[in-house]
Amino acid sequence: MTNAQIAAAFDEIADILEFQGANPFRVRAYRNASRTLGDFGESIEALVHEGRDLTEIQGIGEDLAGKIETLVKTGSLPQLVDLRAQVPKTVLALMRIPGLGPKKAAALYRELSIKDLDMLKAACEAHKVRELKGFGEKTEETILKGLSLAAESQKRIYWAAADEYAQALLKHMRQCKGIEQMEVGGSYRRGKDTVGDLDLLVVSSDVAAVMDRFGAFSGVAEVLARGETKMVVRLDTGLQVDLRVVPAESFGAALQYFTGSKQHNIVLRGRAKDRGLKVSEWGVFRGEKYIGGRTEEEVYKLLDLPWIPPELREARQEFEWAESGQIPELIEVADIQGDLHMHTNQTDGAATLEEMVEAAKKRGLKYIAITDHSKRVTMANGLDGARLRRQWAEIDKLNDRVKGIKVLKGVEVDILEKGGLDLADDVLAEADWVVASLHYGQNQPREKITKRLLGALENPHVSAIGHPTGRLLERRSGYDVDLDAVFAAAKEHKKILELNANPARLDLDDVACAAAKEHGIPIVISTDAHSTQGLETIRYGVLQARRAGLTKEDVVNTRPWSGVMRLIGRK
DNA sequence: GCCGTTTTCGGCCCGACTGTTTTCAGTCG
Repeated sequence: MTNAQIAAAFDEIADILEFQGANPFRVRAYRNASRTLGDFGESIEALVHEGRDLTEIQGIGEDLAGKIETLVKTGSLPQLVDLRAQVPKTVLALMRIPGLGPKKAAALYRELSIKDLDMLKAACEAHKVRELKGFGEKTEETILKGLSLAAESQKRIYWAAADEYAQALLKHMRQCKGIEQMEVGGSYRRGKDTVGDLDLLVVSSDVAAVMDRFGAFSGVAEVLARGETKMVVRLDTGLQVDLRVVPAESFGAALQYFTGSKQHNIVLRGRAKDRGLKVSEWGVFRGEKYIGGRTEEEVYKLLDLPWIPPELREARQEFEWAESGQIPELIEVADIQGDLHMHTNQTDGAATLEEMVEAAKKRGLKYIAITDHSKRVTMANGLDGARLRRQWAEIDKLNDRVKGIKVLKGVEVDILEKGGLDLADDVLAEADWVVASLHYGQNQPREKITKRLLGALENPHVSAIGHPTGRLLERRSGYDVDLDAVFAAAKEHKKILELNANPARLDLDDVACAAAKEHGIPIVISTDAHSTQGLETIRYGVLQARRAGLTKEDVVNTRPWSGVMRLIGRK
């Protein structure tokens, strides 16, 4: 049983309990546990088998520890089976409609026997919903609208796409007079791989002007709310954008608050309470008295903490680090010296070898590896040994005439379905850098996938594993692989794991990267560029690395190539 | 359900906005 499966079970329990109107703190305990386990760096199943004390995990007490054990050992949980019998799964979907929480959803189920979204739609159209106590005409409309938008509004967008929106929004708002300070917060500011909505924070004395300007942003389809300090719009693409206008003395507190994460804020506010203080988006208060909040630094300082970089604010280890003065000095884009994964038009890339080299040089890179696909990747016109050697001869010639950048002879060799690699060892032995990646047979069972990856890690010519989990954000979760085994093998054979910077991949993700670091495994951040513009994506990878708490030292391509060579045992 | 230099019970972050009310519950972030 994977951590994700255990997390999902607890989340489902939380959903049902919430629907049933259980103690909200009990619900939260399940949600917290779900989150903690989902983010956990080690295999919970393994911990159980080792007989470790699970209550040492923050947020796991006697009860939940017992439930985890039951889940791992029997594959199911009697409590969850019972709960499922009480509330049909389709009923829980009601709570996913914006505006419908547990109370209203329960009322619909109880009073009108509404069991799924189709019945909800019919009831709204028959105007049965507005007759319920606490419901009205507007609620009915909101539900109908929510039903038609449900799929769209739940979709999260890549961070890279959110960045485009954010930059366009800031540019639009800068035309508005009287704005003193402005920042986009939320999961965007935390650099999360996908973003659900945008939060814009503004300091201005003319709230009405700011809100009018905000409403005029291109693509605004609907104003969902407009109050004295807060306004919410939905763009025609379904993206929701929140605006808050606050006074200057609250800017730091509001930015802190709107950056989140929610979990981070709960911890922070609990900390304030311990000190007899109160933190809200308006500032830090002792009783009624404002004592600070102009900057984020001020907010953290009043709680005896150094400023914490937004990327770390997930209520994972950041408070521990902050208290002991151990916040890592996070890697920056400027630290990157080389890019060790990219393609040319010899396979499925768009640019020639020369064009890629020129673009990389322009970016200030000191070295790059050309890593086209091997022959198994027929769709991409993958290279066999002979074609690859011809490309390498080209690279030799290129290195003779191009100065200021070193071009390495590399390959992205396919890890075959039956195990083993797609190129002979004598070919691989001539490469400077070998990325081994798994592209086919992604639906194989866990044991088989893991075995294939371990086989690649054992090959002496392999330098790194490319996009180690195969996930595609919002599309597929990645193949079923025993990452602990992969980490152990990478450590044993002194291999590197990739953080693929493609905004749709970001693989390894932040949590896995942090776990790899714990295991002492070096990470390479690579663009996997298929065009010259693809080289720009490095910043998405660096952002994800920052979320993992990685420093310059943890990432191999911050070193000169000679340093990388030593690491992979080449002369 | 978790947690503890105000410990084994009684807390658990805080506020804005809307709609349905006529002072507030529910939802959201």
